[in-house]
Amino acid sequence: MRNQGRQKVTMDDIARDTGLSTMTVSRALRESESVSAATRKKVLEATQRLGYHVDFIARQLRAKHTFQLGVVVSFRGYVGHYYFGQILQGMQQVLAGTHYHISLFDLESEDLNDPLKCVNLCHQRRVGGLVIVGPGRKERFPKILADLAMPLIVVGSSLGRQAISYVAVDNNSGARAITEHLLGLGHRRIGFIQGWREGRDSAQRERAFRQTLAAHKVPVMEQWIGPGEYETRKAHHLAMDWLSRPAPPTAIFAANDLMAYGVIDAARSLGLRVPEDLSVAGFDDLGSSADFVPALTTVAQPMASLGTVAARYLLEALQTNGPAAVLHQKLPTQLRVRSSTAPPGGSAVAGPSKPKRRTSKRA
Amino acid sequence: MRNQGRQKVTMDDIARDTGLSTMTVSRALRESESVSAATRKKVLEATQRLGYHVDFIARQLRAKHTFQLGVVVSFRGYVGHYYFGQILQGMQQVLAGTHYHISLFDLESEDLNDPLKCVNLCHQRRVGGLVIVGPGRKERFPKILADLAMPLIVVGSSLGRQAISYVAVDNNSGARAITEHLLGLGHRRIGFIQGWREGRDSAQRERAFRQTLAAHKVPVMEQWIGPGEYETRKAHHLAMDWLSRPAPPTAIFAANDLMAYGVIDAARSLGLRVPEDLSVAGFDDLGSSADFVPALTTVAQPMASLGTVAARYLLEALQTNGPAAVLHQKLPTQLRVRSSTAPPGGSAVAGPSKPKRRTSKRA
DNA sequence: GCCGGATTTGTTATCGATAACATTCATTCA
DNA sequence: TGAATGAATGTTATCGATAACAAATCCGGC
Repeated sequence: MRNQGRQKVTMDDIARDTGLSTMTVSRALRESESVSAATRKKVLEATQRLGYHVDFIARQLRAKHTFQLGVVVSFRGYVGHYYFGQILQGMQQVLAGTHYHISLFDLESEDLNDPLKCVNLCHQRRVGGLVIVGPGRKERFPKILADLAMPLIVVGSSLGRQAISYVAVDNNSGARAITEHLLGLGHRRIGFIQGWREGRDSAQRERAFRQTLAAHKVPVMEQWIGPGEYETRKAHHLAMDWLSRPAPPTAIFAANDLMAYGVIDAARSLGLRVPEDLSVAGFDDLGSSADFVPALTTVAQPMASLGTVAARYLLEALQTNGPAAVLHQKLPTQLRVRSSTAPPGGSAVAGPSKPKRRTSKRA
Repeated sequence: MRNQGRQKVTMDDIARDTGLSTMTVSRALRESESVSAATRKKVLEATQRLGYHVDFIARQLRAKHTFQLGVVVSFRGYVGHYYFGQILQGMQQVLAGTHYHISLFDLESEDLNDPLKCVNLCHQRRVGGLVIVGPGRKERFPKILADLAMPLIVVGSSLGRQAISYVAVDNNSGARAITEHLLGLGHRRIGFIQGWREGRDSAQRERAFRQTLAAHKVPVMEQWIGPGEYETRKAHHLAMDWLSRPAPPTAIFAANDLMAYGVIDAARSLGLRVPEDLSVAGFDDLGSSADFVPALTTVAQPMASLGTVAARYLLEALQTNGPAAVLHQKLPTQLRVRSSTAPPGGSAVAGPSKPKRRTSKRA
């Protein structure tokens, strides 16, 4: 029978009911403590009967161990982003079965200019560890984080040689894979559309693109490298320009999928066929990219894995007593070859695009 | 100067430093309490200097007021879903500026078959209020929630006439709008692809579809109503069947966008043009739908608004002392007419599809 | 039958803050 | 002038659990 909801049942009630001391009850309710089997059974029975549940707040105050992990969102609006959800889900998967929970801290909710405040908040709430997602452009964090007394990991952004752990996506290998794929198909006239100037990701992809071309002795066409800001429309505009001039590129690599959509649309509206007349590749593998027509060749970022790695790291660090080892990890990407790329020169290879295994729960 | 991180600074330290009592310090730090201006100033100064921050855990234990809202995710994997992120973001917007934070509870992490456990967890952590997202198919929740001693609101699913608050999307008006749009274009042979059988959403959309046809004296073609389970591939398969028979429908309304993508792809692979030969409409307005080629006519669900309404409701309920008023709210959808729909009979009206204002932060 | 170590249980202090009640002191009005 | 009023501050108990230490019990072996 459940507690009828009015009056709170405490350990003292269980103690009184069973004739034991509060301490013994406390011990019986924790796995690791030693009480006789009979006592534990008696306590658990009373617990059920009276509808008792441990009060985490009280427990935490005394035990100094909270079962919360703080997730700090440092991008404005990133909470609603597809990627963030994936990261969160990855974390949840690891946390399932443990007693840990996620507490969200959005820099947008706090003073946006003062990440220090946010970190303090985590302290106040005594989260056991911290995941910082995408610490943004300005490198204000490291100094603050450096002497924080809790395990911490940065997700999605490598902080260089700092003594701070991070797990990020390997932009380098992903962009190289795409570029090599295009080169392998026979393309030599390849354009690149950049993302945000301020972020590192786009720059890393561009560098890998350039290096791969160089490694294959293919000249980099500077006139076909331009800014798209990760926006469909800007990429569309840029592609319209490139493709309407004489001797246009035969392939375009966009720094994200949304921009690739824009390029494809531009090609279509100029009467070009994709992939026969123009190959287009993206970066991200958005949920919709497999279902796009034509299905987009792109690079999948292991977003959920970022979450699982981060969560595992924190759990492990929390179990260790001493300071946790610093983790610097870059996760590999996966090339997804679909039907938006083909050899140049109209000799299409890909058949009619087929929907892939993309599915979604809930409408 | 910040606390160097080793030893925790408590109120007693501030009291000792200022020569006041701990209680006075406590009062000085809370806006609503009465202390002299001089005292407050002195306390705040010491607070800064010593690097003190209120310990929320301790405060909560005594004050019995936690600044946390629990968000319960009742769908497996819904944490990573686009919609969930939108809801979360909507909540965050409201919570910005308040002291409230979000704590995530994933039914997947707990015993999936026992939502009771999850609710208990919220109790244990003493969240101030609860948002339950998508309580799933089985109506196990209401009984448990009925005599919960905290404000609570269900998001995304109407619980009928229960005394439990909810905010949901008005599937009815959305589906009617789409149907009327298609009818208005002149379509009379319209198919409908269903989503999950178990959920209410798809059934509501289907009912509105049927009722709208009836209201316009257009016969419902039962052979063009079939199951798609919200999956691109299944819808693709179904559409292939319908479209390859003689006298196929001239328009198809899919219960979500992903299925609409599948239908469009099926049409293409049969050599049909969209929208000239077949009009296709979806439901959801996924981020990618505006950028899809052709841009998808669909219905936008105000997901973020679900979050803001829910958060506002809880905040208000927490300020009221008595029991909160029950809120039953259905939010209107918005019809987004794009280029995947046109009058039947090959007389295309839509021009070349243009990329829309869709943009995305971060790649 | 008695001793020493292991096991189980009990007692007291404490985590860090706030509620409830008590006290001080200045101000005001009959 | 003295009592009443009220603002500012102090004292003590407490929220609900656990750590640290203390006491009681059990057990086999000589």
